[in-house]
Amino acid sequence: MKPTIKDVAARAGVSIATVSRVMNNRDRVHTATKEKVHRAIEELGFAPSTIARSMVMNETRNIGLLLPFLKNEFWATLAESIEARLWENGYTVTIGMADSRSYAKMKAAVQSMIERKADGIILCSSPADPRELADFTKLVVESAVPAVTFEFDLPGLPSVKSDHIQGSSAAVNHLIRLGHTRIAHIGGPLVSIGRELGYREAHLLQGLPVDENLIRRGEPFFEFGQAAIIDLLEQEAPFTAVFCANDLIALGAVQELQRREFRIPKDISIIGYDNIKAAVLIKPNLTTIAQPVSDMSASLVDTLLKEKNDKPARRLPPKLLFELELIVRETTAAPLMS
Amino acid sequence: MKPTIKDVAARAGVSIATVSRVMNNRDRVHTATKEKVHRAIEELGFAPSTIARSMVMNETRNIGLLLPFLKNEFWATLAESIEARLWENGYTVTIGMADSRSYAKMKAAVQSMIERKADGIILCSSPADPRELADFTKLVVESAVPAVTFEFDLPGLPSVKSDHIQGSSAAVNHLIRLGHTRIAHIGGPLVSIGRELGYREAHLLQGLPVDENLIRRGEPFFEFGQAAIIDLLEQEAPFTAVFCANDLIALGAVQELQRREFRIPKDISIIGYDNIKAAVLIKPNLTTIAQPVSDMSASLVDTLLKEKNDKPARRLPPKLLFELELIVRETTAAPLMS
DNA sequence: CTGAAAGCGCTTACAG
DNA sequence: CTGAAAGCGCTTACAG
Repeated sequence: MKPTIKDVAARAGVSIATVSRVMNNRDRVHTATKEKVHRAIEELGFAPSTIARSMVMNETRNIGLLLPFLKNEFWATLAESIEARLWENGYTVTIGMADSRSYAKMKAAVQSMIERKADGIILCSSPADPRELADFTKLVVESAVPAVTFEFDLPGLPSVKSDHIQGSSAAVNHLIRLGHTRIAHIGGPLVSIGRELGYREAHLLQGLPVDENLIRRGEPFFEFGQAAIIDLLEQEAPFTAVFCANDLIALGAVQELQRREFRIPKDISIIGYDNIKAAVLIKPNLTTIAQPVSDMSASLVDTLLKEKNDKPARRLPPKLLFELELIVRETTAAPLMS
Repeated sequence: MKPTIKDVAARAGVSIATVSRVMNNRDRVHTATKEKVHRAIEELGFAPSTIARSMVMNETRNIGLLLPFLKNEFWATLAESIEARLWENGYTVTIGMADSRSYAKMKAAVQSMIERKADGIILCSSPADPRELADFTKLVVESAVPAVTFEFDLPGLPSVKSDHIQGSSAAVNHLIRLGHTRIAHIGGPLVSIGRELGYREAHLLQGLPVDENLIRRGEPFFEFGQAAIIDLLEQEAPFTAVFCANDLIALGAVQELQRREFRIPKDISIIGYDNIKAAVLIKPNLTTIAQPVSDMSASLVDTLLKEKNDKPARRLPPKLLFELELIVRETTAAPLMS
């Protein structure tokens, strides 16, 4: 049987209250007593039950982290830095995985975090369906557990987001400044519509018309990048640059273009989005947009902990928007004949 | 205040024992009573405290997962499938991150899992230093928490491992069968020494001498792949193929070779290890060795849960070895003049 | 400085 | 079928 505080008390010849005091460094305790207790703890290999403590303290020092998935560099990196920062603050993290298509799991995962009395929840995934979203909102709001959302909003909760319109706009502006006027866009699913909006904004602000024939939307994967670029190539409308909604799409487009002997960036410029590692594993290195992952994860954690402590204040929840950075590498250049 | 079982009992006009019974579907309860209770739960939005239950049941239904890191496709994928399988079995997972160089964190993370009364621990990371390893072993063994190790061993614990010697041997055999006789090896850190052993085994079994000048060891990263291949190229000893300890190294080597106008696989064949996504994002697609990630994660979970339930049996702990698969793609071919 | 006791929110014999 | 009570392993006023 694992030893409990009682065993330690018995062995040290003191009360459990005293053992508790020396463990937590609370109140004044005679040095001699302290030592007796420490010795007893040592000898028994005693580890206090966090769970018993949580019960009376009404605090678990554990945070729930809901993610769409992990086998994607962006989320893995985010999760890793969230864990690190939370750990520094004395918190542990339990993960729950569910993307927007598996609401049953998502709900169960969050419910589990609530029942396990997480001190807070970081939500990086949300249901797509409006009814599910309403149900989800009700669940987390009524639970009254401090929470922060990432990349989406829930009424009453603080959120941390990338300014995708600014980022995409910066990407397209870069192309326009290089002299491109016919810029295609291979977009992702609807959740990433902000990137298309940025693409449009840049055109609008520069007085450049948007050719709807140059826009594609699909899955955020390599294969779609290949398919979409083929599709674009096969139609009449010419273009000299492509702004892709993520790096995998961009990589797919690059590979397909190279297979067809297009020279990048000479014939066609490409910009991706996310700055995944593979962006510098291909030749030419991919120009892309980077999200400030560590700033964002730090902000998620800090916001959550503040939320937890200032709860009674109940100000309007903060909505943090992070700027994205254009990383110019080798896949962008001026168009051939401009 | 969040409602407790008492509030539900009061509202339903029954005892807390009865509420507990209907929540857990234990014993026979009058349908009418049951309904009253359900209604009260519903109206109050009551969520039982898993933590209070854990305390009395002496079971948390939570598993600790220690990982070296997450921002690496292999570990992220493994973590994701472990979470999924554990969830299916009614368990939640708490992660702890620490690689072999940060023993303080590793120890603290595992200690935290023990104190939080995890029902089991999956260890995917271990200290490199022998003294630390002894200390670590003591910690987990004395805690008596069911545990499984991945890719390393701890006395008395079951383990799940890849048969790296077999996998590496398969890779090198493939090259030998193609006709290569001068095969270089760019290895990783000492923990992955099994790959070098497999490289040697294949040579030995095929009666091919190993030229020590053709072996390099270093960090398992892209940059080392570049550096090592340059180093190999600059010395006298010729070679027509390279077996790399992981895909990142292989990608670095490929990129550097291509920059120097070597044709792959015509001039030089390359084999990687891990089968990361980027392996098919480059041209030519990388021939590599794949670990059966989902089989292994399933095995980790199943072994752990069995360990947890059969504890008293105390048979010799199982050591599971998984076979690796050679995935032949485009970076390997017969040498030019053989 | 230290101990006895209450209490955190549940589950489960034990009676009835 | 249902309730009163003990107990899980801690923390923390309250006395002394």
